[in-house]
Amino acid sequence: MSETAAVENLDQAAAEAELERLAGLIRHHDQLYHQKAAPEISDGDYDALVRRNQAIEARFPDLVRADSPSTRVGGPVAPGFAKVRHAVPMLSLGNAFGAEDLREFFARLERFLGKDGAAAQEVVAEPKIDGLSVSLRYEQGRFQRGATRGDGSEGEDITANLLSLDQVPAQLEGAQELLEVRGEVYMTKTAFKALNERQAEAGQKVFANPRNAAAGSLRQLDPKITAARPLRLFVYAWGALSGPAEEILGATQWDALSRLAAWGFPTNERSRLCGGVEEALAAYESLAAERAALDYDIDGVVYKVNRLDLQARLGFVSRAPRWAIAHKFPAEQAETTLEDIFIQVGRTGALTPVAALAPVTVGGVVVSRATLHNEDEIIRKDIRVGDQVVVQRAGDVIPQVVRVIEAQRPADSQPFVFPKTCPCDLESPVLRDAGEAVARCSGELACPFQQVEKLRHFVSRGAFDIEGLGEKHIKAFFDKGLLRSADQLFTLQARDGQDLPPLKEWEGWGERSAQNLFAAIEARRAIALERFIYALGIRQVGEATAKLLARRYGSLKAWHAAITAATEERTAAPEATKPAEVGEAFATLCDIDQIGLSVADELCRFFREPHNLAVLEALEGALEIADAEVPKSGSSPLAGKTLVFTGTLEQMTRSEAKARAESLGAKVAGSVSKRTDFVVVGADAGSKAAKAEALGVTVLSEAEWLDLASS
DNA sequence: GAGCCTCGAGTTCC
DNA sequence: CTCGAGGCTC
Repeated sequence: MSETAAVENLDQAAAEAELERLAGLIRHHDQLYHQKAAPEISDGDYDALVRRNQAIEARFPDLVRADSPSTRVGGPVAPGFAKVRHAVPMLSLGNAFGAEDLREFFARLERFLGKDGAAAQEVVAEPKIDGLSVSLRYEQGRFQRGATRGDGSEGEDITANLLSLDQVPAQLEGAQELLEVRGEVYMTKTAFKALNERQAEAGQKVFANPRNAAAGSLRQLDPKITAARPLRLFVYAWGALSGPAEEILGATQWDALSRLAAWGFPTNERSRLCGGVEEALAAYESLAAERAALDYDIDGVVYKVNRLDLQARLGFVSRAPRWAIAHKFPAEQAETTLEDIFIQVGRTGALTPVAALAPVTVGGVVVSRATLHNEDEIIRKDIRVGDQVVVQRAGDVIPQVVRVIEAQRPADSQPFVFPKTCPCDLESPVLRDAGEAVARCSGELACPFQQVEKLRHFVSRGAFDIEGLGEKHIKAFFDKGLLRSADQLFTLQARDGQDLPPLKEWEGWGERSAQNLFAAIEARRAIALERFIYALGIRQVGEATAKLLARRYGSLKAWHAAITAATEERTAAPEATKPAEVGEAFATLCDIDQIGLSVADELCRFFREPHNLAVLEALEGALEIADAEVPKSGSSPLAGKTLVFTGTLEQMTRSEAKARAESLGAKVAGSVSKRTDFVVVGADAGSKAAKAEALGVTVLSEAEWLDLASS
């Protein structure tokens, strides 16, 4: 592998090897530079290695290594913890807020699995510990690394701190090659009270609740402080394993828990095996009754389908498993005064009313604001300034106004009048489309609030992910005229000190923070196409749609050309209501699964605006936008094909079959047309099978389909 | 045409 | 996390 091999020519395997090589090289040079102050190569050569690494990672986001140098760039100087990419993402859970939701969950298992649905009714009920999720990685039975959950795919390396918990075994008895266990770190209520007393005596800050105390303790940069804090652990799940879960952990969740306990991990003794929804509800009631007496906080119960093979079949919906759900205890509520209602402007111009509340403690946190969503919500709940209101934290996180206590309403109170103009200086009129819930500022690109929000979106985590550039700084740069559009971000350093004093001389900035910011921006000149599209902030185009477009078109050039063509057609036919009436390019765009008329129109609207095109062009010139990995065709004979299922399938249900087909890169359609590649015919097939024959579409039996799917 | 499901866009506090 | 809207399925 040579230094010069073009990134575009790398295949998956070569890229993986190259990333490994670069990680080693960069680590080697980092050590020489930082620890021995004796670099072997020039800064320029070093930067070239780092940029090559970034370019490959941008092109193959799935291959980014846990120890990727890009997560450590500026490593030793950067404050805080190193980033760790989880080999298997740490997922979130769907929520059930009552018995009804829970019954629906059990019914869904039944629906999804068909004849095996009954077997899935056996679940493990585990107390949901209110702490911090962590992942512990063991190699050959030795504890190697511990990480926080972070955003689910990337957390922080807290190995040293976790080592200080005596409940974290350093060495396991049964030495698996690779075992990643997941659990919750928490602090007992007793220990929390004692800690707060000590803190108060020492004149240090006291914590609001055990969860915050645990979080604060775990995130100490000095592991000695963590060691002095009485943290505890419960283990309940796993991530990456060196072999099939069934072999390593057993056939069921229940077996897995006891296997984990046998290896020396603390598991919760209140977990119960339940034979169905009624037993699950009973487990919930009994935990709710026990809750106050427990020495640790729990915020609900988690139910998991017991059989691991069924878990695997159920799979995931976006980021939550279909085989588990959290049943939350009712949220704690509090009363307070609603002192004011103010209006916030989002990046799309949406005006959101926000309540300013007299600060009140809810669920251990002081709350002073809560979103009111929109005008209708205020009318529906008849919320007025000056009211006493009941607030709670939805899912124990986001504060919300539940209702008004009308008996305590001041005699002179007036209904809230939604503003007719944007709160920005331009006072643009507020528009609200018929049938729409949101009111929008009509100022569009001129509204300064929208511009700042667009920039914030551009640097946000899912987009360019530029660290150290928060709202405050963006607003300051914007107000001084330094940063008015996204492309100007990449000329910030070159323009530094030209018209204004250099950044390092600004208040709150220094040599290092300015350098760090410029480095963070430079590091993102190489970017994946999907992030780039998402960053543009086109309405209706979020992360999922951006990814879809990137994978569909592959390159920036192809995407740009396709949307340009569609835009021209749309501009010529603004009145058309059917994609086909607009033109071929536009119709092709609408043909993409998940893209309808409305999303296509937003893409065109963006491409019609000269200002957007100018920014787009400037960005394209300043950046290296990596081609997207087009779904590996050839790996499955079903990749890129369109399938239709008809009749009753014996081995799996319709939705299961659909999920399976899609995971192999196929598209599942509802009706047979000449563009259908295969029709899978189950028992009692009706007209679709006949139509397939008539059109000459290949017909597959269920067995043939399973064969194809597993090859 | 109705009902599901997914996605986008909004927000809070640490 | 929640809501509303868009898109797909039946």
